[in-house]
Amino acid sequence: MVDGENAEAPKDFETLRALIIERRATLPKRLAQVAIYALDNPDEVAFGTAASVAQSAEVQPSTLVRFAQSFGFQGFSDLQDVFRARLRERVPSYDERIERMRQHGITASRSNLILDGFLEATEQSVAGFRSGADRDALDRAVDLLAQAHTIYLIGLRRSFPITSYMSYAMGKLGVRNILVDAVAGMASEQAGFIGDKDAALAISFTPYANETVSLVGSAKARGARIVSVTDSIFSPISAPADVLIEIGEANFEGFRSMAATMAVAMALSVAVAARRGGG
Amino acid sequence: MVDGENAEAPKDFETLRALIIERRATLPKRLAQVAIYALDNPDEVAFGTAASVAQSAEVQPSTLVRFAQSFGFQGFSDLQDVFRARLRERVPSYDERIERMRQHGITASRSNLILDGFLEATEQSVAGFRSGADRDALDRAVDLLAQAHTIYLIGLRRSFPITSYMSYAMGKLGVRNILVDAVAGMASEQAGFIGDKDAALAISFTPYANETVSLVGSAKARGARIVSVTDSIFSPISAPADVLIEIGEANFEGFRSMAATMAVAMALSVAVAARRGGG
DNA sequence: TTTCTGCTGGAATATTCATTCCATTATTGG
DNA sequence: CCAATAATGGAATGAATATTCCAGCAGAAA
Repeated sequence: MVDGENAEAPKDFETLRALIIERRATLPKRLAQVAIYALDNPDEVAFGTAASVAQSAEVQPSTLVRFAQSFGFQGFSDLQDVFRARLRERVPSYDERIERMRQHGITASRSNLILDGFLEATEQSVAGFRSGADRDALDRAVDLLAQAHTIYLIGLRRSFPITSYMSYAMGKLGVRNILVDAVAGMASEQAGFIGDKDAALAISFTPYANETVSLVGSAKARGARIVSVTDSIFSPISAPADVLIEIGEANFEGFRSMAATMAVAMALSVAVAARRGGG
Repeated sequence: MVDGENAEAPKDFETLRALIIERRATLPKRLAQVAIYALDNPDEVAFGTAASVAQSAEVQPSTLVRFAQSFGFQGFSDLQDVFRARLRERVPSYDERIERMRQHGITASRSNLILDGFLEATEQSVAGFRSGADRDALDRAVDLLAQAHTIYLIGLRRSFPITSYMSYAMGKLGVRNILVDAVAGMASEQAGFIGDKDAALAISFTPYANETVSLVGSAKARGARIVSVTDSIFSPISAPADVLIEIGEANFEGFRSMAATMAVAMALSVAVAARRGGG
């Protein structure tokens, strides 16, 4: 095996794509055939086995291996990883970023790499939510909240920034709300006044804060309607919810982006105000 | 093998998802664990091997097979096919995304139009910041904050969600910080202990809260270093700043997106922790 | 408490799969 | 036209993977 080629194996799909296009003209017949097929059917390459891809592309499995090796990969499997990563839409980790940078010969400080990671996670969260969001659920949530006498905002720990923003925005917009902020351990007292004319907006992500869960439970028991914003249908605040808004945020180095959640929070605040204002 | 079960194996992801949700409550412990993992991490299930998925979900590979069979599949591989099919359908191509947007736009409710507005503002903010950010300033900010004994987080009103998030994150990461939250009007008392070994991170946007401005002033007077995150060089917290991070957020209906600011906040928290941790 | 049923973990097995190897076929240069 | 080199097809190999099986265990019923 020629180790010299190994170094140049692209790690991200765009680089690989560019390289394939660049070298396609100089490739032998069967390899060119693979090149065309791979770029035309990236999903097949990502999901298929060497045998199945070979059959679709009308070459031998061994040709696929050679193709991969001619681009510096160790075998077909390594090449396939790049095609899969593209579909996965995963934010590259800090280590992968460094590796990619090294390949491109550029340098950035560690701080800036981290920043880029979070910016990318933000973009991915928004893009993902845009295509996968339950648009109808948002409408129902706005309906429900607009009809409530008072909106109780429940969100602790990492969700607290969201609810505190909503409290600020709703206050500005004249929407009656109570921010359950658990200052001085008074959360249950704050939520104790909730009634059947009211609604609770609960926000919680893994690992779900116990207090949020129990607050939602008691709000439900007191007859309030519940809107839950959470990350899973199996979240403990999903079951008691009248309306469920599911948000799968991308994360970087274990820290969840909150961009999509924040956008939803803003939209809810403004839409509820508009609905109430005779919109 | 019981053929009776084979007939009910769902062929599309949505049906499978619904079935899993429906039956989860009656599922044995480990199988329920798989159910939660699978729906929360569909991408992993689609791409991984039985062994890798099992490890992530903290079960045995055989449990995965049992799980699949309990839903009428022949084995894990068949179940995986459904998860892969889902990814094939959800092509994240840009053109399709725009097309889908346009289709949504026609029939979208008012609430969803508002949501789209905020999502767009988020993307615009991030894109704008990405190209125009002062990368060097970020490095200097991290340096400065990493050297501080205690970091005072100053941000009121709409900036409070950001500082409260940073306080949460830094707390988790073991970075000594004080959130100046002005509860009970105690802001100046909280900030009164700041000294020349400390640093203040101030966040403020138009219209700049008076209290934030004066807090920054007194922190400066007491010898603390200042990092300001704001929207303009002419902001009242720009002048006293040792490091200035300028963020021009896009806004929708008068509400500024906070996505870029949030990403910077997360990056600062993590980068400072990393620097301190001997990175 | 005892028995029984069903769940779970982990090793053993069988299958699928990527890769390698080599004989054969095409292509290029003299 | 011939020799030399590269490319190709396809079978053989070895690794990785899913699946099966069984013993041990936990929880429910008697």
